[in-house]
Amino acid sequence: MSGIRWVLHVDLDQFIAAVEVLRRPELAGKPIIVGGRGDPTERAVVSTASYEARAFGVGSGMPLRIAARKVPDAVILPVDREAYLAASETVMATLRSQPGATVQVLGWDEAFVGVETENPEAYAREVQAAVLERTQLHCSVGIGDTLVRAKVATGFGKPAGVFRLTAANWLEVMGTRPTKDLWGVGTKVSGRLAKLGINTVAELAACDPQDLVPEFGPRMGPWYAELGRGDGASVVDDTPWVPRGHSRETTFQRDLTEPAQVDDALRELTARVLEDVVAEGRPVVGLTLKIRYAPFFTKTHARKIPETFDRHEILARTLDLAAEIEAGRPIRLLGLRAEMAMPADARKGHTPTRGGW
DNA sequence: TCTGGGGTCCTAGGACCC
DNA sequence: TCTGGGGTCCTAGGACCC
Repeated sequence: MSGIRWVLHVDLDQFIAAVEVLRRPELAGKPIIVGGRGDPTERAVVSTASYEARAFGVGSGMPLRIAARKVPDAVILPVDREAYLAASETVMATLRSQPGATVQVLGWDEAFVGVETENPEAYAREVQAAVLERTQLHCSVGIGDTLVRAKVATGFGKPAGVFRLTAANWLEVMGTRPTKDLWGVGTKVSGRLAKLGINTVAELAACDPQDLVPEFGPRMGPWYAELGRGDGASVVDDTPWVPRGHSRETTFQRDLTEPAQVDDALRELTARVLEDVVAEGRPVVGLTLKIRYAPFFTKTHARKIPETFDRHEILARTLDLAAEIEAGRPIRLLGLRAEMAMPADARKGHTPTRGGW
């Protein structure tokens, strides 16, 4: 009894807001905005807004101050990572307990599930029921014959629905839509495609992959053409993910102007990054210092370093990088990323699509 | 309106080597 | 006068995702 192999993409509905409602049921149905420390007078942005808040035009990434102005009655809550992580782990455990499921986690609130079944819709409904029973959270499920089609399908299933997208209906559903609706095409790339006369998914699907190489390079060019067709990987891979690195960054409520302030901030930053690195147990092989000068100009300085766990060594290297900071310019943000040594057998990303793997 | 914090991967260009 | 060619490594920057 095998059936056909399907890719399901499971995505929790307004995940963070939903988790907040679970512990405060009286918030159900209210416009909820989660961001920063929950104080709209601070420099921070929206992490998630409930559907009720989204109706006012609030979305993630928007400055919290602006969001609060748009929705005067909003309940504004601080980000509580631990709570979301705990809820996420229960969701993922539920997915893994489904019969025949191979689970590839993409982020806190989404995962691919690979399964062989005769009836993917029925399986999807069972997944939704199981997640709801175990966590009281609703999710939407996209069904596809590739990862890309499953991922895109989910958007048509929201909220709490199921939608199937395969080679058979891909162009019918997606063909007339703008290329920006594709997973991995943003404002910049859709603009560059438009310069080549490619505006819709159907036009991208019809183009010769080699024609995109001069503009996007040898890997990204052919990848975008494949994306237009919805093609690509169809195997869900549950090999444990090995993080490439860890980073921390801080936006200062008031810009830093004194060298002593910068020095203190760098020491603090290094200590926080090292917490994660030590927990990971692999040596640091590279450092990237990110500096946002006021008002909004970002520079990065990267350096490979000899493998080390040594705190003093890493701090010294960080301070070396910081020597490249432009003196006398107010600093709004400092970030530090530590790249770690990779085991030889670590999983590679399946597609050039970035982030969340 | 004024832009978080955590990630991944690609590309261009220079350095360096044979 | 007209300045190889290929390969690898490194850094900076860009783009995108959740």
